[in-house]
Amino acid sequence: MYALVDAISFYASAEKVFDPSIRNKPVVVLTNNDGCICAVCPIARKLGVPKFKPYFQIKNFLAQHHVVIRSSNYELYADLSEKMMNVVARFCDEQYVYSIDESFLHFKHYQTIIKDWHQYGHKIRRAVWKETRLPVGVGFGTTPTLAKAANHAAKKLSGYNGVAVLNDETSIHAALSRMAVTDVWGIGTRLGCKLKVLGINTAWDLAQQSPQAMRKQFSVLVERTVNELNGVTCLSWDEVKQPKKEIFSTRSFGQRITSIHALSAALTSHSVIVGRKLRQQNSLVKRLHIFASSSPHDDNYYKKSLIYEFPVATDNNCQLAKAISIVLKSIYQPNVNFYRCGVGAIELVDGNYQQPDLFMPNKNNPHLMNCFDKINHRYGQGTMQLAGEGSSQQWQMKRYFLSPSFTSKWQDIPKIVC
DNA sequence: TCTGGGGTCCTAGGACCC
DNA sequence: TCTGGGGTCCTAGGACCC
Repeated sequence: MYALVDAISFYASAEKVFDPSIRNKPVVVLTNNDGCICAVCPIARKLGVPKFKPYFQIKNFLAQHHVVIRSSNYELYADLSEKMMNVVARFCDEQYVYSIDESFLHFKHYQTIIKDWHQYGHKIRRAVWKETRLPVGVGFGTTPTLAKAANHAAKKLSGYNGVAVLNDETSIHAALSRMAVTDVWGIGTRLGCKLKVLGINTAWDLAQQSPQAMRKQFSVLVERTVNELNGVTCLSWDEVKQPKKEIFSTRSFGQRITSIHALSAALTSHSVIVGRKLRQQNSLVKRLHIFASSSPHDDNYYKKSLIYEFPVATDNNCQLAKAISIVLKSIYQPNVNFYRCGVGAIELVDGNYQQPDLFMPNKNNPHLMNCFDKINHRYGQGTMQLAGEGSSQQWQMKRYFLSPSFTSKWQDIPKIVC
């Protein structure tokens, strides 16, 4: 049995945790630079606020309906996410954190112990709510795709009340026949359109297809999805939690930048983020993709990207930053209004099997980076920086509606007034 | 006045090589 | 009459997810 535990409109709910005054109000959260809407709480959803619409296009509508607006507060979300994941982890010995607000659980040895999955799901929900004040949905299924579908049912379909269990023909039919085919994990709008032409409208319709035919017509991925919807596990636990094959950090700037120093600082910061993520999954990077561009909405769209290949794969921030300094001059162009930039590790190797260079001393110092990570995890990302990241905040993102960092800054700790 | 997210994976097609 | 390989690497863009 698999479970997917997923917070209900996580960013919006996180904003409500330390601010009870907005708990019963419609709340939306904006993406970086306050660009688009990226989270809509259930109350705001009822008003018809769409996800991923540019903010400026819907500003007036939000004002009319007194919707509370927040900029993305990643420091807060990352912290609450960790707390939530820790609570969930107590309920199963195998957890895989799939994204900031979702984790899969694999109940390999629990089949005989847990008699009532519904009850168990509610137990998880209650514990998370009690300890973090975050609402979650819990979906159980015999495959990861069914667990994902169950989670959708738990949160979006009436009658489930936050927990759904899909473990037999009846329960699977009941939920899937009420779900659009595009609500299935892995079926997006494009595939959805093509499936519609074939008369496949609901998730249940898709489950009824022959896997072989789906493979022939579409891809091996759709075949796998059909099998999974029928309780045939194709995504083994090891596959679900495989390390990432690419790791990117990219961001648009709050203000356009034109100086090479600002671009250098921004790229260096991205390389530090990539470094951290590499170390988290015990990977090393062999090739690094480094890029910067003006806005695609601009007249003279400029973009430039380069690949830097390391002689010996690394996860060391200093070496990543060095790569940036080497390619910087080839990417930078005077008179370009840079709008975004980023760094991507595109060829990764397993940290356990590093191929060293016979003629070069190993410059990787795991202890240094280990210490770096520990300090930043404890005192907040950015506490310890590379000098190359700079102290100027000129290129930092716009966050006009930022809530306090309740959990990660001393001066922002909530005060209880008696 | 102007504003338009970020991350991961996959594939088609071109360039190049033998 | 007409036809003409196969592999690797790179890049851009598509698709999907949150």
